[in-house]
Amino acid sequence: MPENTKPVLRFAPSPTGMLHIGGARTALFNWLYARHAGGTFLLRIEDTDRERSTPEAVDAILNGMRWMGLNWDGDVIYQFARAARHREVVEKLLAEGKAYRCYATADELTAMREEQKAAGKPMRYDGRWRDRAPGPEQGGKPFVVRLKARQEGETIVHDVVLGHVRFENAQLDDMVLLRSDGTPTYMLAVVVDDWDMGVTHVIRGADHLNNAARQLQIIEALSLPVPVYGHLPLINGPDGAKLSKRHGALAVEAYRDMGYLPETMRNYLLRLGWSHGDDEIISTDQAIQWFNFESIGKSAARMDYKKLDNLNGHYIRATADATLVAEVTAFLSREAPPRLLSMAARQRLEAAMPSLKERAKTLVELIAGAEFLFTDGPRGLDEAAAKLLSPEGRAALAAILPALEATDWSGPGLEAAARAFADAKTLKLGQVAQPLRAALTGKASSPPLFEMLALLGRQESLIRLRAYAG
RNA sequence: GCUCCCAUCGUCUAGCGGUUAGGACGCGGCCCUCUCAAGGCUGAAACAGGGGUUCGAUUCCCCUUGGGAGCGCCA
Repeated sequence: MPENTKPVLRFAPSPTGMLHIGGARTALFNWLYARHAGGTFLLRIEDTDRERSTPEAVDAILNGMRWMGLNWDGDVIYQFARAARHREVVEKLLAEGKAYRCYATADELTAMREEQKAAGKPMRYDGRWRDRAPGPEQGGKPFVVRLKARQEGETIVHDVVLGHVRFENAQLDDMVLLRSDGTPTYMLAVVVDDWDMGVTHVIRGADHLNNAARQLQIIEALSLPVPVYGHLPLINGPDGAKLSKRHGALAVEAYRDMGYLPETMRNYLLRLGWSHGDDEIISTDQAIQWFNFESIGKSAARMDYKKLDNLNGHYIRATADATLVAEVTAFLSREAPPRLLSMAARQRLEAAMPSLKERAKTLVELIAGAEFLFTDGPRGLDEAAAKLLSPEGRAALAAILPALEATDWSGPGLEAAARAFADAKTLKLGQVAQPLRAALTGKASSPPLFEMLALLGRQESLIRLRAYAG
């Protein structure tokens, strides 16, 4: 690869499920480096497994990428569409004697592996057709094409995150290039496509590290240039075990639905395995500027939802009020029965947003805290609010009402009246404020009470307060 | 079983031979306060174990242990 060409990176998921958190981070790192270096970021869908690939999964991946804000360059490349090209390469290898036909059946190979396992031997293809020409009995029988891999020496993966990783070629067996139905395998397709696409950097999950050695063997057989490899440590669940459905929230859409912001996810996923000194809050622009391979950590990281919450709270507070109103509106419209906010509700929401966003770690929490603004009329009480509106609480509520009614119903006016009332009765402000809050919002905590009273207005507030006064 | 990777507070991490081992989340305390937050101050909390190398190891090497990945006509 010439030094002066712009790097070409790619994200190459297989469309067999949602875009999960690990894939999202792989995509992010590729995207970040491409943008950092002024290179190209391509998206290739690895759909050579016709059994498991689905159009729904393709949509889910594309949507997940868009939500994450990871824009790719050019058209999406579908690997299966390139099968003819892959076959062509295999023909070439066959003609050059670098690959061979293997007539071993699936059952035969299973039996071979079981024997190897029972004998405590490494499980690999034993090369039974490597140097054997098909006889007349093989005529018309199905076969796969395997790479005639070099068996002596070693293959070294020069990895930008893990360093030089050596594999004894004797440990690697002859992998299948072309299946018996004539379709290419992943191992072959990746190498050919990366070459055809001009990919210079292969950054992917560490689960592919072993594959890198095998792909290098194919690259060697084809005399292709070797891309820069980088294998990212995997992300584990909070318990340190492999991230699985059991941990929930695998798909990026699940994070969206839990009320996390895309910028939160970018920042969080970036810091999971990459660092820049003591910096924690890193904007996407900053990340593009700073991103490098050298600062990628080598060890697997765990998901920490507490930290994710904290970061999301930061980004929510940093988001403009009007933008948050739009986010909330969009979020509500995605709910099971979609919810629409009235114009009045939206206005209230925006007016209260400076206080609301200070109190929410997710959009879900933000919405929960804003419910009392969405509809008019007396509130249903949650457990804590009901406790506050005990008979004594209700009596206190009734007692203070006249003092409030006598005000101009402004925030400061209401607060002054409440303080004067509390002083006169030698009560703490909290003792009168809490029952008011409970009746006004249905909850024991809310944005500042007097601001909310003013925001809801005299008429609406009094309807709510009177419902519990007495 | 075989191959490969990894190892600093509970978690994410800084450190790239000499530091009072730093930051962040979380946790405890204090302040602020109408609630809940946010914010400020503050406290507890880590170099897995054993050998080397070195004047000196968290840092370099080896072993052990512990995690993880891979070993398909899946990707």
